[in-house]
Amino acid sequence: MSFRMRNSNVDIVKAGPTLIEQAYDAILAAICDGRLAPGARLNQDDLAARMGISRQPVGQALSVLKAQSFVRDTGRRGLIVAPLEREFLHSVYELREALDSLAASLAAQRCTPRDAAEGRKLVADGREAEKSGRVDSLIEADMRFHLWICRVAGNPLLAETMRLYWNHLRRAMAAVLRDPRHRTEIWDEHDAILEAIVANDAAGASHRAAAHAREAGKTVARSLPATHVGPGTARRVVALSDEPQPASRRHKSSS
Amino acid sequence: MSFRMRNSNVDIVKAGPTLIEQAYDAILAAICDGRLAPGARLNQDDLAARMGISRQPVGQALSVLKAQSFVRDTGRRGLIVAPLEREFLHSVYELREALDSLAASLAAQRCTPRDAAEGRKLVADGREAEKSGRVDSLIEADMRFHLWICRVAGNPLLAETMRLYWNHLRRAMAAVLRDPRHRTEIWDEHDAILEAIVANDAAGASHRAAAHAREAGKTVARSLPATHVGPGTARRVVALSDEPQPASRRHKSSS
DNA sequence: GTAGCGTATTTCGCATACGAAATTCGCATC
DNA sequence: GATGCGAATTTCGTATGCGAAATACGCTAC
Repeated sequence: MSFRMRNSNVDIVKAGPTLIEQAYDAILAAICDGRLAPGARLNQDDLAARMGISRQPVGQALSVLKAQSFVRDTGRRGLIVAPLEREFLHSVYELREALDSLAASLAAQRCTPRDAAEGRKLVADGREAEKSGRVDSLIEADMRFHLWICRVAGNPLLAETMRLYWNHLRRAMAAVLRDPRHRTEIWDEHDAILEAIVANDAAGASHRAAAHAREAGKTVARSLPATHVGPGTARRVVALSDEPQPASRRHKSSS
Repeated sequence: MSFRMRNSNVDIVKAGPTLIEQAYDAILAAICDGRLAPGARLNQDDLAARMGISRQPVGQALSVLKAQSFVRDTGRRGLIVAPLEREFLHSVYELREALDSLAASLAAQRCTPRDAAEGRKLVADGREAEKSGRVDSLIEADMRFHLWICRVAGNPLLAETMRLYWNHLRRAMAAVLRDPRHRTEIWDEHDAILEAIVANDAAGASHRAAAHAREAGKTVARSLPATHVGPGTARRVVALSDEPQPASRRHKSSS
C-alpha cells in the first residue's frame, strides 16, 4: 500500500485526474480562448474523437459545463457553445461588482506580508503584459490578479464562484481589449486596489474594487453592441485537435 | 438558467426532462431535506437501483452535484454527501449577504405592482407557516421569499446562483429552526425588506437585506457549534426508495 | 422549379459490459 | 489473540451497443 510518510502527516490520497476532468478542462479552455466559437455546435462523437477518448467522459463534462452556462441546449439535438450575449454579460458584471467588492474587503482584513509580496508581483507582471501588448497575456494577468484577491479573502466558495465568472468574462475580454477604445488605466486601478488591501483599508479596497468592476462592465457593454455574436457566425471549429485521434486507448493505464 | 423568451409567438421546443435531470433533482432534494444524511456514502449502483434506472444518468447527475459542492470526493472510492461544516456555511453566508443585498437593491428598482402583490402573498404565507410551526414549511416559505426577490431583480445568473446557495442553506436551517433559541423576528424583517422594495427604496432594501442575512448567519453559527456533523454519523440512509426497483425500464418510452 | 413525402443518416440518451483500483474478508503464521 | 498476506468482492471509470427522435436527403408529382 502506498503509505508515504511526510514530516508530519500522511498525504491525502488524491484521485488522479480522470478523463472527465481532463475533458472538462480541455473543452472549457477551448471555449474561453475562442477556439470553440460562440454558437458553435458541439458534437460528442467529434469531441471524443479529437481527444482520443470515448463519448462517455465527454458527455459528463458537457453536463457540468451546461450547468455552468458555458454550453447551452439547442432544444432539438445537441449542444452549442453559449453565445456571447450582452444581457448575460451584464448579469455577470452585476454579480462581479458585488463579489469583487466583498473579496477586496475581506482580503484587506487578512492580507499578510507574504500575500502582499505576491500581489505586488502580480501587478508588476500585469504592467509587463500591458507593455508587451499581447491580448491573451493581459487577460491572464488580469484574471490572476483578481483571483489572487479572492484567494487572500479566504473564502473558498467565493474563489470558486469567481473562477467560473472569470471564465465567462475571458470570452468577452478578448473582444474588448482589441477595441482601440479600451481603457488603459486598468493596472493603475489594480495597483490602487492592491495598496488599499495591503494597507488593511477594507472600505477603501471594497470601494475601489466596485468602481473598477463597474467601469469594466461599461467598457464591455460598449464593445459588445450587438445583442449577441450568435449561432449565425458558424465559424469552422478548429478545436482541440484537428486530426481525429486513433481513439483506442484503454483506460488510464497509458497516461 | 434558461433564458425565457417573453411574448414570443412560437413556444420554444423544450427537451423533456431526461433521466439525468430527474436523477439530479431527486438526489439534490434528498440531500437538502436530510433523507441523505451529511457524510453518508453514495453508491451509484444503489441510487440507480432505487430509482429504477441505470448508473449512467446517476453518474452524470453526481458529476454536476460534485461541481456544486453538494457531494464530495472521498479520494479513495466513491462520493459522500457533503458534511455540514461550519466553515463552509460561513462562506455561504458571506456570499449571501453580498448577493441578497444586491438582489434587494435591484428588485427595488424594478418591482411592479404585480410583483408587489406576489411578494405580499409570500410574506403572508410565511407568517402562516410560522404559526403552523412546521419546520419544513417555514424553510420553504423563507426560500421562496428570497428567491422571489432574486426573480424580481431580473438577473437570471443571480437567481440561479442563489438557488444553489439556498439549497446549501436549507440543509443547515432544519437544525437551526429546531433550536429553541431561533430567531422569531424573521418575518418582520422580511416584511420590512418587502416594503422597502415595493417603495422603490433601493438603499433601504439593500441595507435591510444585508442585515437580515448577517443575523441569519450568526444564528446558524450559534446552532452549529461542532466543526462538522461529519462522516462519523453514518446514519442509515433511507433514501429515495427503500425497495430496489425492478430496474429494467427501457429508455424513456415508459415515462 | 417547387412542394410534398418517405427514407437514410446523424446523434443523443440510456443500458450494459469490462477492467482496474481498492477495500474487505479469510486464512495462515507468530 | 494479534498480525501479515492473498483472494474475493465492491465499485468506480470508461467503452461500447442499441433504440429513438430529429434532421437531412432524395425522389416523385404537380
